[in-house]
Amino acid sequence: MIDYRIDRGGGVPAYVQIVEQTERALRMGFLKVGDKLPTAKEVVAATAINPNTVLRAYRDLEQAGLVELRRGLGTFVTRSLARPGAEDDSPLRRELGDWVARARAEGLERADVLAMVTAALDTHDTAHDSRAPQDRARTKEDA
Amino acid sequence: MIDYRIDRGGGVPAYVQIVEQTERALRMGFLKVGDKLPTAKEVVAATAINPNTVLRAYRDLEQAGLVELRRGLGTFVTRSLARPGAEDDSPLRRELGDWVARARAEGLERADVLAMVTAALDTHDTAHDSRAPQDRARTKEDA
Amino acid sequence: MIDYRIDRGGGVPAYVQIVEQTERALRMGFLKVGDKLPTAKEVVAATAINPNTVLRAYRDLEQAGLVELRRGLGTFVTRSLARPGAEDDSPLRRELGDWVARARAEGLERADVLAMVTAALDTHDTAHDSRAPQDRARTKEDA
Amino acid sequence: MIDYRIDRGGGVPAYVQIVEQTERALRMGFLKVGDKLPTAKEVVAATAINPNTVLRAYRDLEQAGLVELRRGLGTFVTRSLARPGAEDDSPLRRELGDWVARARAEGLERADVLAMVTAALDTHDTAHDSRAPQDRARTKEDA
DNA sequence: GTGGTCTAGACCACT
DNA sequence: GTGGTCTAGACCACT
Repeated sequence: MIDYRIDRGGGVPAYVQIVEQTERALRMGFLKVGDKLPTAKEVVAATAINPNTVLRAYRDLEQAGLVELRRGLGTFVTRSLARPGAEDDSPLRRELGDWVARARAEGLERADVLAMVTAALDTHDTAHDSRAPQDRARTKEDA
Repeated sequence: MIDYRIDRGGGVPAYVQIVEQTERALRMGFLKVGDKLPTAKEVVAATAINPNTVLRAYRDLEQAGLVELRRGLGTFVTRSLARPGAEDDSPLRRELGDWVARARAEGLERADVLAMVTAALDTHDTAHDSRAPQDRARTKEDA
Repeated sequence: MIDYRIDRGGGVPAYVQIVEQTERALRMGFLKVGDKLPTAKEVVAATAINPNTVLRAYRDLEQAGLVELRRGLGTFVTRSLARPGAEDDSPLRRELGDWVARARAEGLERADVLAMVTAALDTHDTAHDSRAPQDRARTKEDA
Repeated sequence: MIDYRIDRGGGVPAYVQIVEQTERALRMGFLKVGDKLPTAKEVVAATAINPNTVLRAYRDLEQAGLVELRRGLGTFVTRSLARPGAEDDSPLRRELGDWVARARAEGLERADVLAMVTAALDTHDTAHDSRAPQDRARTKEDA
């Protein structure tokens, strides 16, 4: 069962956080087709957000074609976003684990790691002319 | 000069995106103490958001002690968040660049990469009892 | 400006009625790209439903790619559903107008007309093997 | 035997769809006094909705004076809504069939046809000052 | 002033 | 007991 963590006061709406965390779990294969999401009540108990907010997020996920809300039954995953390369035992994942361990050991914070990865993605995608590199801030120095 | 990218319709407020992208640039050393942020007018020209929204973000950054708004002059970086390990020529950064290139070559999307990194951070931090692992979704299977 | 009519107590949710009426106006060309939908406040004044309910409908329309909600500005049509054959001066439309006039003159109610059209669509689509004839009730006699 | 089609996820409650489809069949004369509605069990088998939902709809139809629930026997039509002009071989119906065939041949979708008919009804009823034109969206341009 | 989020609570639909 | 709609009202984001 996925376990949502809501960061209040970070400016990102709670329902967006639920949607993003769910999509992340789908990409990682932590959630599979047929899996049940926690009920609104369970999320409320764990996060202290309002059930309506949970349902708002679930509705968004439904419209994205990822889950199905069944009245009286619950909310179920209907589509996977799992990626071959992201598997538990893939070399890619093992190497990333090593890299993260070293980064943390060198004193880098979670936010530093995320900043580095975002920058690395920007650099790579810019160099390879990839489309739609959204959520990106570049500096002229990149040019 | 930092070049903000605003993703409208993603649910994350525009001012939050500016704050986050600025902090990321500070962590990466793309922005240094004394650097000037773009004027509200420049950001407006580049992103089509309202100048008040830009100023709202700059005020947040000022309250965080990262920049200073000097009336008539502009907004200037007053504090760095740069990290030793995150330098341009650090092994950590070079290795990450390689890893990202391979991940992309294997067909992983930007969102897949970010999901993997978030999961790797969660796994590492959980194993090492690190504090405040915000913005995280775990599954019971992690336990 | 479109003028919504909400039928409370008919069992159909108010936000669904707004969505359907908007889509109908788009198909008929009554609403064109760039047109502004009434503000939530205006709809509230005209229909006595809650602004949140209006926004819920507008959000649905946005996710369907038909309108864009611009904070501080309003809600605007971004895509047309207008059909060539449905134009104001098309023969099809003129003939339908005549037919409706005769049907009403013969004492048929609005609901009778709608029932007849639905049945005619079912009969035609079944005979021509058309796909996805949703919202249809057939009788075995059709077979 | 009437054959209900339930559109889940369209926002309209399942029991409302059953009621509407039944009324439509009554108006068209597809269902006549004395006819038996399918048992809840049969509807369940055909539509995968819960028997209680079917019974809820039948109870609504009973309260509207259209059917009678006889325990152990089934649900039977007690009142017709059939209209003289809506008969199978009426000119009105034949002409409508032709019109629908042409509309479909010109590429209009089911929803386009329904939108056109609704608009034609609105136009006619507005011009002739008819009562209670519910479920209608008009534009100022109509005036 | 416009839309956007969130809450608390009522009541409904469905299993 | 599950999700679904709607409300009233507070507060926020954006123009």
